Amino acid sequence: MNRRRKIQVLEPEIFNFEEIDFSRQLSGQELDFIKAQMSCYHFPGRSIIYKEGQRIKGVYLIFKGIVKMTINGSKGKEHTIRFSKNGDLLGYRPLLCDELYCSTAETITETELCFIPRQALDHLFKNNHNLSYYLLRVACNELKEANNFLFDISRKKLSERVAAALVVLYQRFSVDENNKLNIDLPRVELARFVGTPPESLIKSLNTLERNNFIKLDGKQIKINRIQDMVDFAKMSTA
Amino acid sequence: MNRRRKIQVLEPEIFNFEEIDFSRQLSGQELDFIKAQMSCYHFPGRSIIYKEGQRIKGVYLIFKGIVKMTINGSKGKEHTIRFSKNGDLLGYRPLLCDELYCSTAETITETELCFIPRQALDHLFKNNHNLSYYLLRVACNELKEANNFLFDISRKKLSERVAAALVVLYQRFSVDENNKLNIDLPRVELARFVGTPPESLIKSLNTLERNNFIKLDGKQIKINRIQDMVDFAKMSTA
DNA sequence: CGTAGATTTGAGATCTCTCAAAAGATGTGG
DNA sequence: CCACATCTTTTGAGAGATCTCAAATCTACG
Repeated sequence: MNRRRKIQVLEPEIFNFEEIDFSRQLSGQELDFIKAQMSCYHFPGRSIIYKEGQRIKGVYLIFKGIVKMTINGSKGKEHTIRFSKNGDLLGYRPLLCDELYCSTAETITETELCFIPRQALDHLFKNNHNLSYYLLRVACNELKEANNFLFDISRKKLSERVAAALVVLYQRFSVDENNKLNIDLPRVELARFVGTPPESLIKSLNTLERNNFIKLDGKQIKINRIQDMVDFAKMSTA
Repeated sequence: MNRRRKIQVLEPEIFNFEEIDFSRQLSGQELDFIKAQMSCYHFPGRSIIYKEGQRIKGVYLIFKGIVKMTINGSKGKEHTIRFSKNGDLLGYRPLLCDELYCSTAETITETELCFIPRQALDHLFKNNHNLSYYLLRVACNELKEANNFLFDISRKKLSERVAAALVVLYQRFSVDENNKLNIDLPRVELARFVGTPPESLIKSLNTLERNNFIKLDGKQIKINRIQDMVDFAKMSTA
């Protein structure tokens, strides 16, 4: 493995801003403006981008990789609230609410991202009215996802919650040609996302496999019939 | 009781728009513009404002009363996701996401509100750039609340979830001079908010009373030591 | 091959739900 | 003002789900 272990600085020029919804809201001039102010990085896997409680200095735009957002619980228990990927904007919510980071962002794969400092954003908000409206819609969608997931995870039996979590991962990261999930999480991580101990998670995965919704192949998870799983996940509340 | 049983039409003039954050974002001219387009109503308690699945025709601005937002579950089970009060704007999220209503809004007390049709809003959004930015911040705050509540309600023991629900009600509706909650919910309603059957809710309320966090007086709930309850609610995850 | 870490299994304890029934509150009509 | 019907709240017992803890198995890697 030739994996880089340190954070490296990258040039904004290497990124294709056309692919990213956020930057498509900007004029060519505005894009040049933030390009001049942003700093871009390559993070190796398992490295911290920012920590819960830190002051917000700007937002992060992900171009490549997967980032895990977690909240620290009691007894060092870690709760995962979301996995972010390319195109996602991290930290805009607490920035707009003028708060400290309320979660920790940690890469789980190699990640490329750009940091846009607060002042540059403020300038954009003042002059580009599309941008608030665009972000408003992004926030509304996140709000909806959060509300749904709240439901999925709070009023259901464990195996349904596990199914719901897998559905979310399926929708966000899709599967490869063998139906294998395109996000590779150890059991503990998946358990932290569902909000259950790993032992209980495993028992529920077995249940889902017995129902033929998924196929476990070592630590790989193959999604057989996504629609059935969606239906199953909705069981208690649908 | 001289309670009106029917929905009555009201004049926009009787409301004080100065008190409402939303309308403070508007110029005098814009305010006149929407006043001309809005319809205002008095709803008696226990009446439906809109139903899950209906097409969105605009938003509702609450001036007085308490509105319960629910989602229908299987076996006719009803899940309450939020209680709204004066100053709240209902339905802006699905409107901006261009979806159907994903919850039902039902008054639990007499309620006065104004309906603002979609076209009037669209017009405002086009011309008033404050408004998106304001709503963006509202959405971010709701997103934060939703995320917190997701936690409070999903990864905790029942009695902690009940405490968390009471904390939310305390923060939203406060208490009177006897520390009694300013929102009066039958046990079933409270249970629907926590996401547990009423029998289990009652047992948890008893636990909280034994811990001296609350005092049960018939169906009234008095909050004794709110900070202790906040701490207790954070137990498993804080 | 051996070690450390991850995953899995199983047993018992604990928590929450379900169901049935008792107790209390509310409202109506006589 | 009382008796009755209805609805809400409360209690208790038993079933079921999930968590905790300990131990077994598997995997990756030097």
